[in-house]
Amino acid sequence: MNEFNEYFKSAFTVDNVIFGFDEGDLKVLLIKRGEDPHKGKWALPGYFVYPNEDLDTAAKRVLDELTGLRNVYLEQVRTFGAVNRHPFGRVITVAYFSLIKISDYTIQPSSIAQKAKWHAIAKVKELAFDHKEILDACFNRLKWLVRSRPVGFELLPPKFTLTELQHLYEAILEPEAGLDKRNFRKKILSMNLLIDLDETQEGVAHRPARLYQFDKDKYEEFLAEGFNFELKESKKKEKPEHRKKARHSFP
Amino acid sequence: MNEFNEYFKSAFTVDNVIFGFDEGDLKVLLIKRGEDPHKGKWALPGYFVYPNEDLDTAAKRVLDELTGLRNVYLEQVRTFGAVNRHPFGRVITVAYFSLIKISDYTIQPSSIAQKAKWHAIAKVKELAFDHKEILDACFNRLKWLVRSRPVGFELLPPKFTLTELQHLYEAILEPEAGLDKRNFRKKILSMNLLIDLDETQEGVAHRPARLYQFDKDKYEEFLAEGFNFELKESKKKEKPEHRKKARHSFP
DNA sequence: CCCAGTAGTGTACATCTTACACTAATTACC
DNA sequence: GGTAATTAGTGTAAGATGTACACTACTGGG
Repeated sequence: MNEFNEYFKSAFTVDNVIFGFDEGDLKVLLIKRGEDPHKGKWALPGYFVYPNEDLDTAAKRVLDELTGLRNVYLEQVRTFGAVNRHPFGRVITVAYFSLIKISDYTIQPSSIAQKAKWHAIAKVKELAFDHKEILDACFNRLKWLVRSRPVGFELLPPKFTLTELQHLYEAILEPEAGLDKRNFRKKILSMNLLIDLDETQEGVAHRPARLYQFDKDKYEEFLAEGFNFELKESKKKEKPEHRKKARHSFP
Repeated sequence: MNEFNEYFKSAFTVDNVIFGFDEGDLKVLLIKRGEDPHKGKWALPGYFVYPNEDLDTAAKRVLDELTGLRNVYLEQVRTFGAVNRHPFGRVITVAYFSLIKISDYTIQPSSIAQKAKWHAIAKVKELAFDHKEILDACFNRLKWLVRSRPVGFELLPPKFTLTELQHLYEAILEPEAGLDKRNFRKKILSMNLLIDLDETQEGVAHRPARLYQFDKDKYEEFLAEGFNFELKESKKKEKPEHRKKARHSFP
């Protein structure tokens, strides 16, 4: 076994990309690093995995330790292992991501993190290590996820309006033209996933909107069956020539 | 930096899941391990990552060294890091997968691998380490991939018949009832991805089928645009009650 | 020449997608 | 109290796509 010893000299970490939705913006939770390397820079909440803990366990623990978030469902996205991504040596990191309702959680940064704060996705330009690349990869995963699962469940407060839900989809999918209001509502309502609460907004300076909540049971039924939750832009881009005849999905 | 030394004691490997299609069967390339642990067992071709090489590079190198396959496009799938998955210590493995035309490559097992052989997916029951779990994860990825990309490209010989292509799809998607021949052809042909070679099979004891090849340029155009290549079974299963009204895809 | 075996083809109906514009309810302000 | 501002809410028609379904066309072998 001696011949293998040279291989047992690397370290690995987990990095968590936590998405939230608030005030019409899609946000990501970042910490300000309190130790080197990259002390003082914004980074994803991530840290070393203990030798005796599984990856998923480590991701949860690290998230809790750095931000105080607990009981968050984390999903593995991809592993980043460029040779020089960490100045201390060979460090591979496994990226996890999650969606949460910002209002459900309170953030308590630890000593390693000077602060933890939600940042609007669009404004995040530079992060420590290769964390911007990791964030981008997770954002792409989210875009994919939103088409195959009713993500609103995880991101919106218990009661919400259809317009809020639509804004969420627009924030994630970033369609140039936004989504068509009537088509969006038709589609969402036809899925029978929403419960009409027969209540309306209060304190808004315009016609108040009806409030809805997700039907958790239906949601789980649908998840079990697996389904397709595609959303398309309200205004079609010009189709490239060859598309006019070509079809893009299979019977 | 001393405080971190305890973390730099793990190792990581890559494991490759290479799918091929041959004689109507979907196959996976396995090696018979020539060294401990699990000497003599079938396993995925995988090995340690060098300290100074990137993950993708390592996956390619390891595949080459163990099986003689080169110039294979490998895609990262997921990382497996259960604490006790390797008897020598903490070893995390990054799983890669690929699709190749079996006939395009010759296999040359190295000393580490006693042999390398294609195995029909359905018959693979037990593998070294947690490799069965890794294989299953990659197979799921393949099922997903087949719906979003014309994978026939990667798996079939340059000239093929529509029936062969259909069998490939059926092998991957494993629909209970097979796919409807007319609908399959209609769909495939309407994508303008195939070039009709105006040739037919020879030496078959029945009406010979036309031969086609993939149109590489069109394929790349389509890839760049991103498209949806869904296939459905020819016979619908009974719909669960709530589906009768609910729709499963979004406008 | 006929049998066995696979290749190849079209249509009608149902469902889903898309584009599109006006009325309704509320508050703020004058 | 009227009106302006602002967002909520609603339906329909045309086109594209998906699905079910059964027969004829070639070829080699006997």
